[in-house]
Amino acid sequence: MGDAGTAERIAAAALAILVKEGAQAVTMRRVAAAAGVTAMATYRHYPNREALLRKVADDAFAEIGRDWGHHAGAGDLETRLHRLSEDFLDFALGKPNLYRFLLTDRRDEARRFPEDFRDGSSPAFSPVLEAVEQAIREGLLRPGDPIEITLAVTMPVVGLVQFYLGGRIGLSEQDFRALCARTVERVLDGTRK
Amino acid sequence: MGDAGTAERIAAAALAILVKEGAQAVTMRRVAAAAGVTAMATYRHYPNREALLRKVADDAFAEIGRDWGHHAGAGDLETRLHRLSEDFLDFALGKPNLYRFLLTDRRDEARRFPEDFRDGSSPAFSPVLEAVEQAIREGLLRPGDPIEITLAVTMPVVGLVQFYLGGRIGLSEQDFRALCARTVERVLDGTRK
DNA sequence: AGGGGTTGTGTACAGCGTAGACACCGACGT
DNA sequence: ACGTCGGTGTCTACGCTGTACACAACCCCT
Repeated sequence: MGDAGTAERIAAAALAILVKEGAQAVTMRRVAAAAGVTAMATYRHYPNREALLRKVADDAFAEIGRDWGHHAGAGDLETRLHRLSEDFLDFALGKPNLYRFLLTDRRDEARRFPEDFRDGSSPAFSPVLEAVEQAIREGLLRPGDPIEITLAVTMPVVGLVQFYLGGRIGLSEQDFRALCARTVERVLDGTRK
Repeated sequence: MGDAGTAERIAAAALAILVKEGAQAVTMRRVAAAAGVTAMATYRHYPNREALLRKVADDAFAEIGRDWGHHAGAGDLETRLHRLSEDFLDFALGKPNLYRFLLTDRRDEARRFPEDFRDGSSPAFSPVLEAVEQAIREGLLRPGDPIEITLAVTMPVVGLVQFYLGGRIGLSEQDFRALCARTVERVLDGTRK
């Protein structure tokens, strides 16, 4: 079938622009030029811009799923949660445009909660869920819906990252990471007396 | 100065479109038409689209500051936090486009943390901060940095809202609000045994 | 009455997503 | 060998966008 390389070159070019400059910078003309074809050639491989971006998102998600959470199996609850939180922050702060694109832009297709969270198809959430389930079994955490407990542990970081990437938190990356860690700690311990 | 009405008509038209269809639908031509002028007339009042949107954001922020948090002074900690959380969700779920525009889109100008949070210029945050400070004084919450404690209480809701508005949580609004309430509860009580 | 700043219009340009017509090129049946 | 045919790419064009620029209408002050 000719090449099949072209479609992937286009997707790779789109990803590169997306990572560097954000989704709004991914124009069909720029992607095509970066891939070495004309704008309209792109439409032989993707019906429209949205489909191209969806392909990029799916690929990126798949790759993240391959990379993440595999080296976080050992250690106590605290260590594991910190490591997972660090992974998440590495990604969010290291590739903020990709993070926003994958995790915070509106995406109508995939309802992911609670079904997708339960079955492990969420690479960022599932390892935390596993750690939480294990901690509940071991009696380290109070009993309760593991998914909701995992939400309570993870959502603060999501919220903080959103504000940080939105330019609303004037801390160095290091200080921000420490703030995240303290916040997770607070959630685990509770704030009530 | 002629009118000064025109500039406000333009801003009002922009706000209306923004609330109904989101920031990307706010085009200079549409705004101008809705305000009853030509596109270029808009540029007599705002140097460019970004400035117009900033004006809309500032106005909306100011109005929120006037409306919020004033009726949440009474009751115990739990009641107050719930009321504030409800206010926040009313806004976020009632005007999702405006919420996204004001709170989650990148905005380079205003670093808001921690300075602006401290001095009360954040209408959503400050009432919670007050409630937390009072609760610490009364011994209801453990001592600690009130700002960080407030972050720990509020950020989970921010994270949840972000996922909800991003189409990643398949719950009815009612169920989602209940989930938020339970999550705040969990943060107050802690998840650790 | 006349000049000048303020506010509006009309036109134009580059860049966007993408529809549609056309060109190339290898595989195939005859 | 030749015609045809599907897949891939190009060229052109349309309607949209933000906005630069030239011009016109108006109000106010002298």
